[in-house]
Amino acid sequence: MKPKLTLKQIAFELDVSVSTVSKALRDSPEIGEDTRQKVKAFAKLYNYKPNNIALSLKNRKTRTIGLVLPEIVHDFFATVISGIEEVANKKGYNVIICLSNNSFDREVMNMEMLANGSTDGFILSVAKETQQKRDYHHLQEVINQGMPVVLVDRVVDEIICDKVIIDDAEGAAKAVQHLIDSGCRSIAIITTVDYVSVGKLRTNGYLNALRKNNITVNEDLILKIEDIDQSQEQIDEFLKSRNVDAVFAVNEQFAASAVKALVSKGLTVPEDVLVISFSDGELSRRFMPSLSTVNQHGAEMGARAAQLLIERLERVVDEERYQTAIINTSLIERESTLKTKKPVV
Amino acid sequence: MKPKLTLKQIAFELDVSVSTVSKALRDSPEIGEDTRQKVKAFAKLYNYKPNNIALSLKNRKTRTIGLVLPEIVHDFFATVISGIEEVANKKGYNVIICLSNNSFDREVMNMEMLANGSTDGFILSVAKETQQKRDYHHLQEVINQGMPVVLVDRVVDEIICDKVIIDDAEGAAKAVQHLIDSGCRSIAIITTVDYVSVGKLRTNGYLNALRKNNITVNEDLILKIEDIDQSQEQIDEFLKSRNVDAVFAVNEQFAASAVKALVSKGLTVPEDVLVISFSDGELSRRFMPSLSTVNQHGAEMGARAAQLLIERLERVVDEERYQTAIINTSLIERESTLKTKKPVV
DNA sequence: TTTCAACACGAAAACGTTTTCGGACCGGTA
DNA sequence: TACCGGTCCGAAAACGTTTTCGTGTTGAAA
Repeated sequence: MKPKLTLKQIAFELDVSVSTVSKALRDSPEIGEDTRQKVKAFAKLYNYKPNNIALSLKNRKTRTIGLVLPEIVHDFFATVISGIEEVANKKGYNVIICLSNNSFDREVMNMEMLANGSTDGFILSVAKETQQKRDYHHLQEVINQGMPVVLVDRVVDEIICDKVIIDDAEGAAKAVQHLIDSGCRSIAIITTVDYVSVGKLRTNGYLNALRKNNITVNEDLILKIEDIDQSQEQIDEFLKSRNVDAVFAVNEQFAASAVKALVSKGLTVPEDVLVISFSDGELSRRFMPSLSTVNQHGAEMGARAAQLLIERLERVVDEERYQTAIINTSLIERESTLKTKKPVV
Repeated sequence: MKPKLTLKQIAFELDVSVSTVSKALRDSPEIGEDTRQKVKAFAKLYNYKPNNIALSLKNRKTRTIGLVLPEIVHDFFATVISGIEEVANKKGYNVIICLSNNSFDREVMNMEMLANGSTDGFILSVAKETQQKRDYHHLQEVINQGMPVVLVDRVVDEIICDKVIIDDAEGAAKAVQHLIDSGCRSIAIITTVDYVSVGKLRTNGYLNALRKNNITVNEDLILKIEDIDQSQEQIDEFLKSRNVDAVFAVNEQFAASAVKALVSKGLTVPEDVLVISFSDGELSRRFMPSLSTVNQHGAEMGARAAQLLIERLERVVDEERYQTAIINTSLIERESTLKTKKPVV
């Protein structure tokens, strides 16, 4: 077990000073050609790499991004991570990930932990519980300390900083419009409780689309789910007693559950009822029937967030001028909204 | 924007020395009761938190775990991360995540990046390309530098270190046995190319189970897939021309594709053909029919890996004695292997 | 009064870098 | 000879901690 090579070691071996070694390696003109070569050769031979921690301390920069997410077993967030990782790595940054598990306390803890020198800035999607409490002091605090924050997807209006979102309402409207264009008039929505920002926005999009097409909103066709663990039962129950020709679900899980509920009711998707989902993931792609959905482009959101954060860290961007990047959604049409004759099996 | 409070600042404000402040905060008996109280009160008031980077440099420990994974948009790895995060956080460690995207070069780069002081040790699941190249010098290198490594899931025999795996062969055998017990005799397997260690092991489990039950292996029922992106076509093609009463797939995606292929062939699952998958994820749970599967307990694997690594970092464990933890698999029976009368729809 | 603990605190080194500043040496010019 | 300007290098400070060691003050014992 050889300990890591340091400047001091090299200096000792070559009988020069530490500063000489440092300067030689950084090609300072202060150092004579021959010693420079000697040092560089030695460093290369023994594979010297500067110690990141020491550099961080010296430069007061860690080249590390703190990422705090509500969950990770979820295609959307996974793709966001991929996007962040991609650009962060390209620019020489590391990504430190913490999971809040949708808990406010863990979110606060994680941020405090990372704020003490571990990272230069944050990318964050706030926990459900945080949205419910509306307590954002931990965000404001790190911002006050001069650490830039970029909010992703689940943003909060009260905090002024860079943000990356999709136009949830527009995406939802697009989905619902697609259902309407397919001839549906009795469209149910399966959504989340209102304090989940994106859920509320998607609900709004649903409502807007209906109004725009002069379809009267039927409150009885709106199901708001609090806990995803009991969603299947609630959806079964909900759909059993209602006659609809289409269902819009604000996430893949709800959509899959809806299909299941409809089938168990003896209906067929898409022949009898169209179903469209939100957030394109493995489930939508592989489901039978494959699910039409609104693509959130998670990787792109992550990439954009990382880019915004790094630009701010490297001050190429105007201080005090924050921007909100809106990533386009796109409608992916698959089998679940394909209105055709029932195929002969 | 207030800069972070440091010991020096506190010392200056309170007109004592830095060492006094440090000792007071750590409750050293060297410091008189009154100054101690004064310092602690001040620190609390202004919410002093020691700088992690400085601590890392001083202690030569970062309390950070480097995690290098092939991919993340994949339920299994996502649950592994959850498990690691959980115990790491509990023990006061951070987790730095890097993605190799199954590329050898990126895996090497990531490890070199993290090895220069950023982390105390590694948890790693090797990239597909690395398994193919059989080049593990980057692993040996960090180990030689005294950084412990724990391999997870995709392990390599050539490296001596702690490992966490499941008994892939046994899990696969369990799945196949379940099919046999349900009366199937003509069982196809959809697996990966052999250099993917877990794929090969699962294939072996399949073979073992058949032999144990005196079913002759039919090489024609074995499909090895290299690239998941073209898997659907290959699986369609494969199943179209073969008559089987069951399919064992080594992952969820293949299983879903298999069902799709069978259905498009006019067959029904599970009435005509049973299908069982490996790795319990969202897809298996939500699919229609829901897929029976072998649960890998990813969170548990991650938790165990983190535990092993931390134990080694904190030297509570015998040096030079490495262990391989084998996490139990469990068979989850769902609709896709439920042999019943065809329900009346 | 002297001596000696005990007590309370500060100075300094160390972790591994980078950078500023100063200095030694050498050649050339006045 | 005296001075000056380069060239090449080293000492030291700094980043924010912890810890070892030293030191000054006090009070009590001799």
